[in-house]
Amino acid sequence: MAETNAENTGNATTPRERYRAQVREEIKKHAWEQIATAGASALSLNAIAKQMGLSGPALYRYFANRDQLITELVRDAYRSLADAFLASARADGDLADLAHALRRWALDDPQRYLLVYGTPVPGYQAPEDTTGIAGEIMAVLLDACTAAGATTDDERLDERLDAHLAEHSAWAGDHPAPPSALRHALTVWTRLHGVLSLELAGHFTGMGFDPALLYAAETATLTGR
Amino acid sequence: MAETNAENTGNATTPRERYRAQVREEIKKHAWEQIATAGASALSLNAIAKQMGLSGPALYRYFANRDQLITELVRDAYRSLADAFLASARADGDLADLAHALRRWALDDPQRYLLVYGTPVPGYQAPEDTTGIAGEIMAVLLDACTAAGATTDDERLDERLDAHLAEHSAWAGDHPAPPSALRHALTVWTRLHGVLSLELAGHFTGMGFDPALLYAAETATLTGR
DNA sequence: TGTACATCAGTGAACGCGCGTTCACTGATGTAC
DNA sequence: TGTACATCAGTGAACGCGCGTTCACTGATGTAC
Repeated sequence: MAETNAENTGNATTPRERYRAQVREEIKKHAWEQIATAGASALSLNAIAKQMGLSGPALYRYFANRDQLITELVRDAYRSLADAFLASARADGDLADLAHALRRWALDDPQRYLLVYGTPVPGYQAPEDTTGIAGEIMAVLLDACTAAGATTDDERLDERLDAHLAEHSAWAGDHPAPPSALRHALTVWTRLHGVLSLELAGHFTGMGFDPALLYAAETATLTGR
Repeated sequence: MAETNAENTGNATTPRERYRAQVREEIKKHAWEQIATAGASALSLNAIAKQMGLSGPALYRYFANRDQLITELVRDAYRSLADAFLASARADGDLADLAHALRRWALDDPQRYLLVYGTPVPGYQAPEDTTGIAGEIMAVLLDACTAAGATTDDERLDERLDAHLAEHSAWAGDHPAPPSALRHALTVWTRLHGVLSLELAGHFTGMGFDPALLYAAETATLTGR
């Protein structure tokens, strides 16, 4: 839809535009490496520039400031997850496939997952830019939950929550999902996040068991296998 | 058990010791306020000193360095949660009571919860000091799960995970819990954390529904009401 | 094909800031005779 | 009860660092006639 950003990263035609897009990508690549090493709050424009053999101010040709770079990273992360979900859906994947796609995506780059779903970066305010993409992700999840239908154990539970969600479903957009699917989607999200976030944050290290089995067990509960 | 720290915060006898303990507490109080405002990674000794009307170096009379202060905050946080759990257990609370105690403790000071269970503070390495307290927390949870017995729906599920946990239960210490209780405890932990962490990180804001109901629903599933 | 001009990537110096941490010190508080 | 000494809380200056960001500039690249 609308290009919120001033830059045209895609559709580069002239050599200069192609070059710009290329450098922008390289900056982001180094930014991700830095985030992977020390977390998002440690992201530093000067450090990126040094890594690229540039002077600090050079980056201001490509990003207005640090916040805008982070914003773009967040957007890219959301986009990447949405694409993974859409790919799974397009391949006729069910809810269990989505769960596996999520785990693969998370383990593929833990800091990317944490940037989106972890503790917010201090001093950085996320834009609403991402709500659209978050909506795409939710839509795929809601589709899968609707398709899964009443197959799960928990289905009988909590008419109270279902009633509440029936009246507070703005977040689902105009998706034609029954309240039970809304609840199901939220449950999938929070349960899988529960395992993933603790695993990625390292809270299972030293406990000795395999988080993958715990994740699989949760997936099984949520999908009826 | 052993006093790892060089300081005796409790059992202060002489006026000087009492004064020291008092100032240490005040430093921690301001540290928590700062963490509540900007997150743990923004914690600054100089800023705390300024807030207290002291010069920066003065704090080095009370804490060897920034890391040691954070370590003590983490330990206090663990201690506080363990106490809340033990209090619930001593009052004959069941698993559902534990769940509510956890939520109360988390909402009481979100950053305290996130300091313990959230994304690790960049550049800070947690000591093993806390594993003992974490063990206390686990023990209470395992007690409750053992007492809850085979009342939950999920009980029949995943003999595979149970078998795995039966062989990887080092984290449970010498607690005499059956494998199903081990799995139950982990499930309680990850599911409640899933809802809480997303709520505290603000990922539900703007979605319109009440996280408390979602939390209650998860609690209900886990405890059989 | 060649020249004149505009565009724009990147530099280096600079600003102001805050950080953790050290050091030599002052001055008050407590202790010993 | 009074004096001599040791302890220790807190200060101010300083070190070195890295940060985001601005500004005036150089030099290369692209464009127009």
